[in-house]
Amino acid sequence: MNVRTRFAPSPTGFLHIGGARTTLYNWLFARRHQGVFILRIEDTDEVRSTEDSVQAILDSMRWLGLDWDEGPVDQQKDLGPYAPYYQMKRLELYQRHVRELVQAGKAYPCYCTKEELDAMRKLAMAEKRPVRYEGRCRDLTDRQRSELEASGRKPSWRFRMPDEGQTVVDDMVRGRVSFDNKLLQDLVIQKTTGGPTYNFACVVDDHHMEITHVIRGDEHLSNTPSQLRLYEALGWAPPCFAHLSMLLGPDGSKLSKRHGATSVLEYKTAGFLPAAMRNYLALLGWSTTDSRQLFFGDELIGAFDLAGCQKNPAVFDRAKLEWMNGEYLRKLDLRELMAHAGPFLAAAGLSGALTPPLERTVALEQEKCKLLTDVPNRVDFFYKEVAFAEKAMAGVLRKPGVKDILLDLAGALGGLEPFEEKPLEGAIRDYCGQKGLKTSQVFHPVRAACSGRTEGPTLFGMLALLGKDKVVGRLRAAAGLL
RNA sequence: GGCGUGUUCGUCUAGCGGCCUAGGACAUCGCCCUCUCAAGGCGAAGAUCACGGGUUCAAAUCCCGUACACGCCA
Repeated sequence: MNVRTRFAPSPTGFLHIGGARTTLYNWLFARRHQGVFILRIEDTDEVRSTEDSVQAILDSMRWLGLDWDEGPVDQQKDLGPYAPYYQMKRLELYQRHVRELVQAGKAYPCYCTKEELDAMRKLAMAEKRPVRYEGRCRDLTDRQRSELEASGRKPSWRFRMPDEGQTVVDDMVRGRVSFDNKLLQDLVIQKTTGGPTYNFACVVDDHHMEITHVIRGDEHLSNTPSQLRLYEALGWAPPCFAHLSMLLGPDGSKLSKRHGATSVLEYKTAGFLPAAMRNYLALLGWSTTDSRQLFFGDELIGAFDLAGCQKNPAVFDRAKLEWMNGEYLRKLDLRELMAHAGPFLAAAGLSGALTPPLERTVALEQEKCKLLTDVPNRVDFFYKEVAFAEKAMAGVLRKPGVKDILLDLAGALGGLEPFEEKPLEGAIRDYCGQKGLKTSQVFHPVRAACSGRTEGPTLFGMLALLGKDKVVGRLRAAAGLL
């Protein structure tokens, strides 16, 4: 079977973490089976849908490296055999199928107003009956219909749901789930505005786009029996379904803004790598039987399997994501790292041909970075005025004897040739020996004086890169403050 | 309210009747390495497998019920 999956977001905001994971699974499944991954825009919510949201979603997907084979590249063109990929441009198609159902006696106009339906719902709740459309307009005569039309009412169109029997959803993640048809209500398939409802458009599009596997969030499981009835009524074979568990915040409620960053793009600006993001997201609700954590390159695609999906919801854990990002960052070769870190360095005012070269200082600190934002933070002291951290000043420099040590070394190192790692180490260790000082009594103040910090790169490598002028100058300057 | 789904260390999870005195990963703590910070290595702590019944020689694993959480109807 030629696998075709899709991601079908509503463009009513940015792409959030949960949606990104759903997309990722669809993408992985398609790639795993050499299938096709489609992007479709479900913009039938005319009030809340915006083109900005579409662009934000596309940007997020591009950043994550989730490329789609069909879908909205240029909404003016919308090329492709199943185009257009915006639902609002496919209204005719939905309306055609509504008419088809009406002609077959499987759908009918409903003239109930929103207020009437609300009232019925309230009544049902008060009487503790199931909340469900009672079929008031189900069997109106033509005459009653024309009267209602004449009174100015515009109908919505409802699908006549069968009353008897059961509908079984054979889900690839959750197994066989059955629903009583009695509890399914006559679904609105076309709104009074002429637009389709979500469940109807979804079925029509999935059919016409020849989707073979619908991989989506758990919240749609309860809609699936109704959709299955629609497939049946239209004479179409339904796709396979896989319902994914939801993503929760640390307090166990649905992941939302109050739990921190939920937009994919926020993770981009926070300095995460797309590959790490993909790896982490994949593991939220999916695992291999050996609980493997890291999948580099195409390994994720090779390993992905719907059978490994978890039924219960997962809590998003930023700490683990950060650990994983560090793993990916360390594995990058210097060129790749520079490419990824470039924008972050530039934002910190570090770009172009600097002395010492950025590649050299970045290389020195690569293994310690977890986030791309760490990169400028760890190397900026090479280039900027030394800013003394409180810990460095009070904890290291303002100690008896430090001033003399700094001054002595400024003198000694001023004549050192070549000013390189090994000779530097030799010279400074010799100085410790002559003065009878423990190495730590000297190393720490030198580091603090030259970087303003108590932590940083390996000392002699750092001094060598800094160069003689800066080292001597900084040693003197620091001594001057004491 | 009805229906549906879920419930294994703080978190992500392995587990599909005996290999489980429950394994791995993150986080936490300790030790080692060490010029600092990381990384790395080693180790510790951490889960009466939501609870209660059953089935079975044997249950985290199968069945029933309860509780709680979430979702859908909205």
